[in-house]
Amino acid sequence: MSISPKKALLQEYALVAGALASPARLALLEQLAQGPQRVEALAGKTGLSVANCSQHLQQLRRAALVSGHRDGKAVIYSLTDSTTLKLMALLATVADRNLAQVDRILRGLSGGGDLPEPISRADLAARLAKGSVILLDVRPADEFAAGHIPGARNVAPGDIARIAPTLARDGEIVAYCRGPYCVYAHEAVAALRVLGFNARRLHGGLPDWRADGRAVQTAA
Amino acid sequence: MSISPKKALLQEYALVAGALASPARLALLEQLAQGPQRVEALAGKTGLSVANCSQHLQQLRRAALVSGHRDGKAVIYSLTDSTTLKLMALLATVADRNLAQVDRILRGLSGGGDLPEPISRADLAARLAKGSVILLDVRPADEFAAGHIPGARNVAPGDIARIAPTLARDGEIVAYCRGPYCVYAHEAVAALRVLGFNARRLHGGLPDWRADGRAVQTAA
DNA sequence: CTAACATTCCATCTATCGCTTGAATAATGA
DNA sequence: TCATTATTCAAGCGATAGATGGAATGTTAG
Repeated sequence: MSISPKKALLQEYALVAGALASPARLALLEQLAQGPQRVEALAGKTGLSVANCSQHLQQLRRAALVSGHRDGKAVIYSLTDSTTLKLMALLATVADRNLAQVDRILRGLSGGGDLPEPISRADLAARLAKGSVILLDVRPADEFAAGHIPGARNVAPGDIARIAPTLARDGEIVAYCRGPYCVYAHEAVAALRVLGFNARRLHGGLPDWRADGRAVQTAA
Repeated sequence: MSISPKKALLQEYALVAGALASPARLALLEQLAQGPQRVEALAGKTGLSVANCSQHLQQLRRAALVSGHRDGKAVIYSLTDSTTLKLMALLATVADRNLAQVDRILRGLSGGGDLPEPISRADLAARLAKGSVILLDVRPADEFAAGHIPGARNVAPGDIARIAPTLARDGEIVAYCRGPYCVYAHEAVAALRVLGFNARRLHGGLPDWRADGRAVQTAA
């Protein structure tokens, strides 16, 4: 005897949601949003054991959020499509808007001050065209090399204070990182504002910029 | 010692996703999308025990997807905002597009034939204005009474075959129900197509129609 | 104040999830 | 063919989530 179609459907939807319901898997998805990668690389970046990482990836694959194919002896995983990205962004939106706990965490990062509104990607593109903004890419160097917004300067997350003196004090600074789950840009903006700079975050990260169809520059 | 902000953030996002990761809670959200309701009513509609239903609702509340307030001796629950609705719809989109299992279930509902593309809400509004479409609301009578698209005719899910002879055979028929998780409209369209009618589903359900800001008619 | 009712809390059991360890599989290169 | 490397599988464990029934809380009506 088969269960009702209604129940079966809900079960499938719950499967997808369940795949998102683990910090480890969200971290993996965020990494994959930066680009396709192999299991070992993902394990290293997220701090998971390789076996554990593989299991999480398979759960994501069962939910059809990611897909993998063999390339030589490695298996390359990537996001199935850009809808997955949208789903992650919306999840973050709901949490940011409604969960007091999230607000507290983000405010903590910004040093207790008010959070400046993030700049939209369209606005940033316009400002970049006019050259009226300094753009910082606050991600690890390898991710920067794999693709970044043209005109961005790569700064390691911990190096903000060190390079701050080289920044023009009168211009506006925009920082971006991986996406809505990433705290690097939050931290960078907080650090810069403490130092008296006029800094804001970009809304979304490089994956969203790319999904918009905007230009991405790779290392020479 | 506090854990890293990064981990804390992901944990909160996972909390929201986890709240969606249960068929019972998805069913509750779908019911709540029809309108605010009290615990006992929700328990009845979803077939859960009252105590169990209450616990699920509190989990949804912890994730800030729903909120509740006391009204007399009852507690009325409702969706926190329309973003919750969007999140549910996107979840269904990802699952529908990517999960073979979902496709099989929906095809089973439609009698194995091809699935006609759902009509968009904007298109339906235009067609309704011209009067060139028959609109069926395939939800229980009480939900129809609580609000429906103007011009819709309420038909109980099992009554399609009975009322079919009263429908014009040459016009196009559009059926809608609760939303992306609801199978009533799928079933209705399948039944009508077997009978030779030109029937399609509406994209989304009444909650989405309402969220668009379109007119909703309540029982006199 | 007391009775009736809606909801929530609590204790309990069971099932499932996530992580670890060690072995198995698949592709490459000598 | 055999050794090497990347990934996956399988078993075991501790922790956690879901369901149930009964007690406790809070609110209204008499």
